[in-house]
Amino acid sequence: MKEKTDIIAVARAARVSPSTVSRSFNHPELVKPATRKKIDAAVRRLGYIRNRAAQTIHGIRSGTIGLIVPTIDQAIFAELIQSFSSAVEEKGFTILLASHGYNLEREYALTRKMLEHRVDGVGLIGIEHSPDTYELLTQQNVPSLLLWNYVKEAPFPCVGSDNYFAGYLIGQHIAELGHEKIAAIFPPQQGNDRASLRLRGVEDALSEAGFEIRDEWCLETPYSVAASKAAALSLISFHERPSVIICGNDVLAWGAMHALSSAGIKVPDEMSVTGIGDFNGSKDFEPPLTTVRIPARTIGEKAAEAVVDLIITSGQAEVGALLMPELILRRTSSICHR
Amino acid sequence: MKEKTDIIAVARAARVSPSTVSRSFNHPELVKPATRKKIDAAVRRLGYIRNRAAQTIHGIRSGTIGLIVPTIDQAIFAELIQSFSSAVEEKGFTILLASHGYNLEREYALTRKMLEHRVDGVGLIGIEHSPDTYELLTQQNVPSLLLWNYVKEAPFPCVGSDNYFAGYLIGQHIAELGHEKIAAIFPPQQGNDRASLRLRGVEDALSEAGFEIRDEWCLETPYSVAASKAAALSLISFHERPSVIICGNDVLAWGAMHALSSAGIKVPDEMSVTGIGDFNGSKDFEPPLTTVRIPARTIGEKAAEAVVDLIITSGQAEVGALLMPELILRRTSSICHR
DNA sequence: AATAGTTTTGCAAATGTTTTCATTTTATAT
DNA sequence: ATATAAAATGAAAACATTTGCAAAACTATT
Repeated sequence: MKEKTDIIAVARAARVSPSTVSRSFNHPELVKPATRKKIDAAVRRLGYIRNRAAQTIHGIRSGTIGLIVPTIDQAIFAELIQSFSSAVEEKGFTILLASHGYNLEREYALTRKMLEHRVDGVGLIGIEHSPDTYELLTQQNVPSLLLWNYVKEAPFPCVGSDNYFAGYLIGQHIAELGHEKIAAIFPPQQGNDRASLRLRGVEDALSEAGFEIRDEWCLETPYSVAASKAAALSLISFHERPSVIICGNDVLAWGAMHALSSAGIKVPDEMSVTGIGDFNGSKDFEPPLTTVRIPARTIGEKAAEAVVDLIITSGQAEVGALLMPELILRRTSSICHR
Repeated sequence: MKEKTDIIAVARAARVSPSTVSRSFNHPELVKPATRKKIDAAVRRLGYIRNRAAQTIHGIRSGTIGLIVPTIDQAIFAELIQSFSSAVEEKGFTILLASHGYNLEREYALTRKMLEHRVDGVGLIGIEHSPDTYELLTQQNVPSLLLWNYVKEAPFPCVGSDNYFAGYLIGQHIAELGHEKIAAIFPPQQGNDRASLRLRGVEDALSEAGFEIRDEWCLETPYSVAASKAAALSLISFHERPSVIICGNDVLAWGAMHALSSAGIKVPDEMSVTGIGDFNGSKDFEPPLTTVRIPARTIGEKAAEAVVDLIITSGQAEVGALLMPELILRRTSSICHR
């Protein structure tokens, strides 16, 4: 029968006490090399695997970090998750991942679940969260970090970009190009501070220059190429056409570009299009997309560093980073010809 | 000071014994409603959160499933991870996620780490894994599942598609269209059974019809729009040009399309392009991409069901599913005009 | 009011580790 | 060889739970 192979079995096999086995793992320098060798051999022979659960109840760190995101399968987050998880792995942690589909109630529930698993820290996307979530995290005193959007006076340290400014950069750029007939395609704002900040940034920059997005041209669509393509198609079906479509992110911009391409409208000569994000692929789109770079990889890496710092210092470290967005001029935007 | 709030503190606060508190969580029907109420109140008052680590050492399931993927930020896996994780969450599990970057040694190390965390099951991508990994999983008797690629006689149950057949469908299609000057852009084959099976499928179908990919036109590039665009650009710089570019997946196809578009080559009139995968966005590409659908969402969901079944029945359940790939004819492929 | 049966609760042992402290072993100096 | 210091090991308590079993508290029946 499969006799369970715990640290005691290993100890027996190596003819030492369990304490020595434990020590051999955790403080190898305290055990005689010869003994260590015996133990290693026994471990190998029995196929023993340490039990982190048992360690964790001693107040030892679980080695896991909870990462809770709106969705996983959007280019935008996938890149972030990748870099965060790789960086965190290098420091010996593994991520517990969950997604809530922009539902902040679910986010709270997931946070609780993570805490049940005794994650050493948690990462949340953006700054908009249910008060319960904030309270829970504060009260349980878990190292917590807000990723993606940087806001100075947020309840927890942030590692992210300035999404308002990202939008502002685009608005400014479009205003400078002299566009007056401005359309926008943005994802739903609700439960999504990034999107709403971006839109506000665009609007503010525009209005400072005396322009504005025309109301009936400000469309809200789900995050998908298909939805955005449809939206853009409807936009160009109006008798009066916009001269630029400002998109809330690159994926939506791709959709708009495909719509224009299928309608035979030349970008940027007949119409300009802009994105936000500078996702993988935007640079190599045809024509290459004018957008604002939000450095997802860097955010993931810095965030990983930050949580780990927070964990190691049990919340004492001063962490947080603002990664500035940067206007990337490529070839989908040009001076308004009309 | 922060007096720790464990089950004993709750018991004290509710004036019952710890056993009763525990029971109230795990077998609520065994405790008197009034008592349960007292306990719930105490729990709320103290902000108590259950400790799964402590439960886990009693042989109780950890409620986690390890998912180890090559990379997270490729459209292809992001979709799978999303659907898998959502489905698994619904059944009360959370995923521990890690990526190895197509390095099977790292995959082994990650698998070990997952086992240290006492995951209830593990999911691996594809069937190509280090023998050590297979041995470890078998020996530790952990419910394991291979995702993405279905192979009949694999060491563990598979939920996935037939990647060979996916390639075969494309090969057949291209042969039927009468193309003779055939190029291919594929990701590196090593450590990636999906890619190599696809390529073999293409080649076999082609050779059955008397065609073949011309050797110097068979390019290997990293998985990215940029790389594929560059590859396609080099392809059309030859004095003799292919009449079709068969791409190992949709992302590579997008890159190729952008290359052709930038060179002013009309698809499909002057050159055909095909992908594999039918990722989000391929349908709405301009022109819409001919490809083979590999149903990532379905795979994720079925796989979730399968692991959970496996877990509940401690490996006894007969699971596994073959989701057939399907040729999706859109507008990037046409009869060879030359 | 006593009995039998049922429901609810608590005690104590068990789970797989780590860690403190004491003890044994080994090395070093005389 | 002896005394002393240093290094290595083991015994036992601790960690936060669950659970089998027995005791206690109720209910229903006579």
